[in-house]
Amino acid sequence: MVTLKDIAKHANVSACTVSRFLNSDIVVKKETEAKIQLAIKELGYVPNVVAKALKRRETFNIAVILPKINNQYYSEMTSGISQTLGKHHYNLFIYEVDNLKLSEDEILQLMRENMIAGIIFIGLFSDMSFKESIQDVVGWKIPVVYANRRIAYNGFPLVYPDMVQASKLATEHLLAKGKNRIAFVHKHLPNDLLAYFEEGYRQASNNEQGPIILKVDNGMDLSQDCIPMLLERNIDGVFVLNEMLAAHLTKALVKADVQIADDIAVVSLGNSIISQISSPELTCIDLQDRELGIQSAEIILSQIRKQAYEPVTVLEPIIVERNSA
Amino acid sequence: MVTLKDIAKHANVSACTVSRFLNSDIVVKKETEAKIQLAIKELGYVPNVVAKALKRRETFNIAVILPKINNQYYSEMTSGISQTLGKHHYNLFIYEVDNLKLSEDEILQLMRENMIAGIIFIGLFSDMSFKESIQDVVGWKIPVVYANRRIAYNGFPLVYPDMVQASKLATEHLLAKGKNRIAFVHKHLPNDLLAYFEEGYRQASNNEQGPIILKVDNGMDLSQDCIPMLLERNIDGVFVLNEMLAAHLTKALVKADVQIADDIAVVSLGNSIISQISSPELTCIDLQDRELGIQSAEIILSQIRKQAYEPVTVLEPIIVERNSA
DNA sequence: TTGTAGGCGTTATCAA
DNA sequence: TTGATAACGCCTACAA
Repeated sequence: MVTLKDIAKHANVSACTVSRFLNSDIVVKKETEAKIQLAIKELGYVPNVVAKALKRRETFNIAVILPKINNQYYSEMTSGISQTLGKHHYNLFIYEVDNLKLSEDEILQLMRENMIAGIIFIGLFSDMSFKESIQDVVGWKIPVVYANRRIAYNGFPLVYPDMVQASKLATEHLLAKGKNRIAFVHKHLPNDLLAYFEEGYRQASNNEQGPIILKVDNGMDLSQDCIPMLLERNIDGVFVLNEMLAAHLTKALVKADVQIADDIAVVSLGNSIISQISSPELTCIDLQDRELGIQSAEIILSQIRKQAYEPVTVLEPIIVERNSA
Repeated sequence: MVTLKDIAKHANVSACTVSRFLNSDIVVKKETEAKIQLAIKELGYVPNVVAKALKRRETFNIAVILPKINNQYYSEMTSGISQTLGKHHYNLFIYEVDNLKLSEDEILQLMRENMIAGIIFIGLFSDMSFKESIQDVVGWKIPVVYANRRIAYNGFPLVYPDMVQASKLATEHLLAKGKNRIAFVHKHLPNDLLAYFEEGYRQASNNEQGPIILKVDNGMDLSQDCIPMLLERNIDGVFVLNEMLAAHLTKALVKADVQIADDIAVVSLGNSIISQISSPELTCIDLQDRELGIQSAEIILSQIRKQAYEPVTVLEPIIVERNSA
């Protein structure tokens, strides 16, 4: 293996000079510069980032920790992160928690062992703080960003979409289409999150009473259990708080001879391939997954560089009108 | 930062002994073991993997290099890789070529700089060999696996699904459903790949004449240009060589009042969310994406450990019967 | 079973 | 503008 010292010898300079040239820290004489460049080419030198990291006590590695990567939204966010990190020559580690099944402590230890420069958590750890205690007590001030988690600010920067606005957009759209009996359909959504959606509805409708909430339980059959409920209640517009569920519900409605958009309008939450494939294609609220990743990465980089950053970044969703509403 | 030396001092042993204990290389006396464990806990010691890597001249980092991660198939494969690597305590780097836009040389250099233990290429580099020359000349014998690339074996292990078998399964299924006028529909498929599909058709049909091939060009409208062709030719079964295209084609057929399965049966290639969401749900050939990732990772690990491995691994696709055929 | 000493490849601190 | 020297934290002969 060709090392920096070999280059130094071959170019008749000190290792120190070569290092300075490589890091373009301080000015180096043109003449020596040429000698060094020649040596590097002739010997086929490749710098050793590991040795550098040991000495400098920092890596260029960022870890993304998420439940699983084979998921529309997470992989879109991750791609956004990758894009930004790539631009700044940082590397991207992926840790799938569902596969690894490591505890929070073990993950943090892993990050330390590998001298990770920053951690982006995507949609994880519902408890209030990620080992704030450990970070404080042990003095491991490793930069962290929470992406796509709506929790109260607790010292770690947060990046997430504005769910109130998402709900408001959906409701406004349905109202504009003349739909007045609106239901929100969801599946295992925590109450606090649901509250945001209800708030958005109120803001859009000026109706103190919230929307009709329909929770789809696990064993429930959409055609048998859910559609009749919608029909009985004369629902003419639904906002489905999960894209997959929206696709299934739409399918069941079509099967029940309900005219989508005309009889019942459907707006879905999330703009992935799912909404495009459904028939009819789903009008939906785009939560800006990629942008979320990009911003998360930028905040991590700001932290690493000790620059200022927003503690809480709220992304504005946009509505994408297609054929279902 | 607490180092191994600190542990040694605190436990009244030498650094060497601590190192041995940590790597559980050689037996250590129970008594000293206890002392060391205590010291580690008391001081909150975290090993430094970077220093270890420098000394041992090897990391536990595997790189996956792919066009983009926000893609059904690639993210599924990657998740399989992640699963296997996680089990063996290897870390996973992701490099998105579409974002990075690095040349082959630059990627290889990046891998060397970071002392990557192995590289898995997913669906990349159509040319015959990944810098075989460089690997040979410079002596960088870094383990490599090509996943999901059907190229001739050139010294680097290959893992890919059996496309002939995939085509055979699809054709057999269509024939069993009484479909005799079968078309293969594709979009920008290279000729060599197409040849595999034709071969599968022949094997299933005992018909020397291949299937009717319909290529969908970029500007083509399915309803206007494609469906009439199918109808004119009295096609009663199609095998669509791209899942997204299958979804769109199915949608267009439904719109044209063609009875899917009865009038024209549709089999799609690939079993992602797309086939499930389509209506009707698509009968499809599952190419075993996750398994492909798992096997690729295992082969990389075998190479690293200097164990034997299959140079070419061909995965058997399976048919998933749903409602479109 | 344990300890000593040297080095992995790089950079930081001085001094020249 | 450059060089000598000493680390960074760990592992590995070799010796005890």
